Amino acid sequence: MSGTATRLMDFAEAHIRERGYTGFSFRSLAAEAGIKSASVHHHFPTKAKMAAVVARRYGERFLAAVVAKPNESAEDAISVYRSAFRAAFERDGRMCLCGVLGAEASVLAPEVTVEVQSFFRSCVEDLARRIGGPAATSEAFHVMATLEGGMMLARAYGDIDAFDQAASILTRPATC
Amino acid sequence: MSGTATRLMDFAEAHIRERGYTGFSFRSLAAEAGIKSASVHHHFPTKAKMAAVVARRYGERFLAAVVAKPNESAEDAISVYRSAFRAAFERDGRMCLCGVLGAEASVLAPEVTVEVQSFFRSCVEDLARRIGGPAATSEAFHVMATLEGGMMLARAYGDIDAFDQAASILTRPATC
DNA sequence: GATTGTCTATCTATCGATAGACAGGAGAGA
DNA sequence: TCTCTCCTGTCTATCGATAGATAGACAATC
Repeated sequence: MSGTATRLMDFAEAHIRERGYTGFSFRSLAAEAGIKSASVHHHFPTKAKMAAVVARRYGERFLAAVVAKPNESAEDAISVYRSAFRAAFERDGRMCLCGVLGAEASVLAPEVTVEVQSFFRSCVEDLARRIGGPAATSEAFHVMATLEGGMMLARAYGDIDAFDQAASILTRPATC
Repeated sequence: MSGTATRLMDFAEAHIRERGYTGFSFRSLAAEAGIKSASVHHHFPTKAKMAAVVARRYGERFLAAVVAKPNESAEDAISVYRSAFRAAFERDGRMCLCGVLGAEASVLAPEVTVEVQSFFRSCVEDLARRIGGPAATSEAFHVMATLEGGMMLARAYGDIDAFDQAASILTRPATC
């Protein structure tokens, strides 16, 4: 993976998180990297393939960061994920890449959809394992939905407080 | 509001929920309505103004349907919203219009953003009033985030079961 | 006669993608 | 060491398609 390709992926990730799959273009990407759009095709043959590669890298990076933070309780597990998403959102005001792509699911090429589903599956699986108990999977889905939805609300409001309000309830135990 | 304008709004609502704001176009809209794209401009001067009008109508319609269903408990309140979103999703496999637009917030014209924010504000306000208690607003944010995120997950998975798993936890009381 | 709604025609801008040329460096063989 | 060849990365130029938007003509209706 050349330096240019890596930089293009960085820009693509930011663009997709900012404007969605349909709203990101090879031309704006190329302009940001200081090359021509035709040159982007040298590194990534099609827009769909590039989005798939970017989504995969995003997932691997996110999961690696999360796995590096073990938890001691089910509540800790939720905090690990909440903190990870919150930090990414706070850093640049952009929501989860796969959340954006998920909302656009029907316009995605199959190769992109595969990566998005894989990301969510990995998150739910890891979360469920950390949470444990009979309803672990449902709780994992619940946590992921709340965090993704919370980021979406924060984007719509233009205020991270919406995320915090939505996610704060997740700290409260579901059972006594 | 002429019949053609109403039909155009119906198509626009479906298109945005299916492909997002960037992915919907006057041309495809016109083709579906059997007119030319130039004629769409007669009813709605710009794409942004049309999206704003569609978002407003969507919000009014949703709120009216929800308000028509009173609740007897906080848990009922959540069920009212969950059922409303679930029914819309199940009907045509499309997620909430404002959820889609919210994820694309940074590409929206201010007039569209206003309507999207207004929708969420109205929902949170109504939900908080129904739920009651000291943490009503946070709980309302939580419910909205979970439902919107749940629809997004269901879209990504192509399976409404993701929504049901995420939202089922909402039925469990937060306190004992 | 004015309004409403649609049309044709067209503009400028952008999109993803391709073809083909060119430069520069790496490595192989003499 | 010199030369030839291949590969990488970029370029220019262009294609066909699509986008939002506008001007102006026309018919129907009020």
